[in-house]
Amino acid sequence: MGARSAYGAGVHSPTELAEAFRARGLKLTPQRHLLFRLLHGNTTHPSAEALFLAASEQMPGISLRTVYQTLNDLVTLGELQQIDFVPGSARFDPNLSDHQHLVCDACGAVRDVHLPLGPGVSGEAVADFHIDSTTVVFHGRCGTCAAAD
Amino acid sequence: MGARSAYGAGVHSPTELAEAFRARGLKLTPQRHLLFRLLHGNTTHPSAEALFLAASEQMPGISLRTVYQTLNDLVTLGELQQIDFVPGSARFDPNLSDHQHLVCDACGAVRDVHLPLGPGVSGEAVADFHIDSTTVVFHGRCGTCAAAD
DNA sequence: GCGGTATCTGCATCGATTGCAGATTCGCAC
DNA sequence: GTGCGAATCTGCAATCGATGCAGATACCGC
Repeated sequence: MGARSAYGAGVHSPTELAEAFRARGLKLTPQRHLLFRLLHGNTTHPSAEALFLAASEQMPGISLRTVYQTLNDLVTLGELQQIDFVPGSARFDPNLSDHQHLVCDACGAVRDVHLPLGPGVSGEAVADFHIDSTTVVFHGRCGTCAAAD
Repeated sequence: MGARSAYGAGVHSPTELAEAFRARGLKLTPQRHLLFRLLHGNTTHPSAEALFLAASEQMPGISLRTVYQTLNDLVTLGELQQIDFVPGSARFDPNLSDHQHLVCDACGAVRDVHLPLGPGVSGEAVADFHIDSTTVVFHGRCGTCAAAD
């Protein structure tokens, strides 16, 4: 394992992501470095589009296609979690530790929560099905949207 | 409440759905009746496209647009649950009772499970967020796909 | 410094879903 | 049973997120 960032276990630094890429024979480009930096410590669960906008500020001309490509690569390497349970577009979470999400149905914001969730469901609980992972999502309203009612 | 179907509480019969539509001043058309019947007792969690294909067999010429429209109406009336956590297209679940889902990541099949899920998370567990509902999804492989490995 | 290959970019394409407009039909009144 | 008005249906265009493709470009080991 490489050096740990100030964000705790489960969040890899740009340097660690770069190492992961190099280890797989993938090249390191300025576009990829920029995206690594934009993701590091990012708890907003951005969409590809949002990252593209942020990236464009620092690197005008970067292609949306490149953002999608890099995000997909990171997901494939297991260095990024893809979130598919929010309607609209896919969201991305650089926090790899085991945690759950709060989703505001009003504004679409996603927030992390770490909750101790019982013992989970053992394999025998459901016949003829092999469970790999369990996803828990809390739907509701964030403080801002609840106040706006 | 109208008569209960043989599918248990939480699954409304075509007649009950028709009543719900009439109660809101919505009209009853052959297209809608057909979709009510196709949904009743349907545990396959079909997509709009799948329902459209099934409907087309009994009513050639029915429009995909009408299927989308009717499904949206049912969701709005609270007579149908829309499932957004399977990548690809939206799925629909006529079972309104409290339950969870198994999702096969290989073939996309969705199955119902009824599990007693602890006491749930109380409101205070997360600051500055009002939780309306909790969704639990189990990802893995169904028997068929697990055997195909 | 060179060369081979992975990447980047721009654009076309695709799948799911919705908007729109004209033709049709449901459902209430007479 | 007829008629009427509003809701609905259909077909098609448009939108949106995401991916396929091809030529130009840039990384990186030698």
